Amino acid sequence: MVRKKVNLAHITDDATRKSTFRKRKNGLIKKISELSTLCGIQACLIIYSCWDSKPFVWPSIDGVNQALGRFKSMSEEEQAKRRMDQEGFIQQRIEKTERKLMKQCLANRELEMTNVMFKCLTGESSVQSLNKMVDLNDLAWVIKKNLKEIEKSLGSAL
Amino acid sequence: MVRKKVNLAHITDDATRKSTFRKRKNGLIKKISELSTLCGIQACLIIYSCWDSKPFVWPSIDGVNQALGRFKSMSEEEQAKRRMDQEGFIQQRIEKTERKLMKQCLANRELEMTNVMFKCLTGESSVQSLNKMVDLNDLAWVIKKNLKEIEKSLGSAL
DNA sequence: AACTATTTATAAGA
DNA sequence: TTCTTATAAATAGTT
Repeated sequence: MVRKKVNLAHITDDATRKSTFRKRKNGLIKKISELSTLCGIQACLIIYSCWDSKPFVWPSIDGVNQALGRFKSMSEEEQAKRRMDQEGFIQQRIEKTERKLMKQCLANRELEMTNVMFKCLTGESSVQSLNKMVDLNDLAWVIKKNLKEIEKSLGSAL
Repeated sequence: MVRKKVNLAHITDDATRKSTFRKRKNGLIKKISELSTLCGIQACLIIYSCWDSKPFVWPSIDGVNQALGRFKSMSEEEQAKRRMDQEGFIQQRIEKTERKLMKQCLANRELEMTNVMFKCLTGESSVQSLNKMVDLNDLAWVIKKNLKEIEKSLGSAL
């Protein structure tokens, strides 16, 4: 049970630090997804740690695709207005880079998913580890995209 | 006062949605910085919204620099070990892209700060808007980097 | 991994 | 907007 207010400094004890990390990382992910749905905004979160072999990336592919789609579907006029106000080219440059960031979130997520998926197919990993990582929509999307390679990989099994 | 548990759906009322966004955004930023200091991990957060003219990016330049520096200062052996385990080149590719992401966070932040800073110098904006955006260390860093341009911009005033 | 006493976040009101 | 405060939610330390 919480016995004192937390001291905001690096936790030296390894076990405590790891435990705190797991709990707070989950809390953070919950918070960012809540913010996103409640307020209809876009956000991107990356967490690196020595305990996870891969950086954690939020949101899922679907989320990133929706976000990119929303921007592309803005009317020409809105986009132009947005581009021309205030900062001019600096604003433009920032937006361009931010979209690139989003795309890279997407690309990385795809890489991660494809990787785990193939490992499942070849028996190197359990389906459980895939389930932990993706929701069914994401999975369907990746499978569709990689159908050729999957068939090849299954080979004699078919 | 909180009277009911929050319904996890898009908030339709504009005023409520904006208010909720401001509050929860602050909470999220607090949480991510706490996670980072308590557990000594690296993280990156980007928030887009129709209420802010620029995407919000965490961490500050200093934070990103520290994070990148920490990776570079890893011993060659540790880096090699990290590269060779498990996924091989996919892991490597993800890490490479993630580092690129971090660098872009840094570049964007710098753009934003430089922009506001110059606006302050030319009187187009208040020092307050700069203060809201950066801490003093960040500011010192940008000023140092842009000393030549600042002197030119001040021109006759000197 | 589960529990729970507390701290912390925050929804609604002022 | 900012402040307040009642309540919901997160979580530190323990098992």
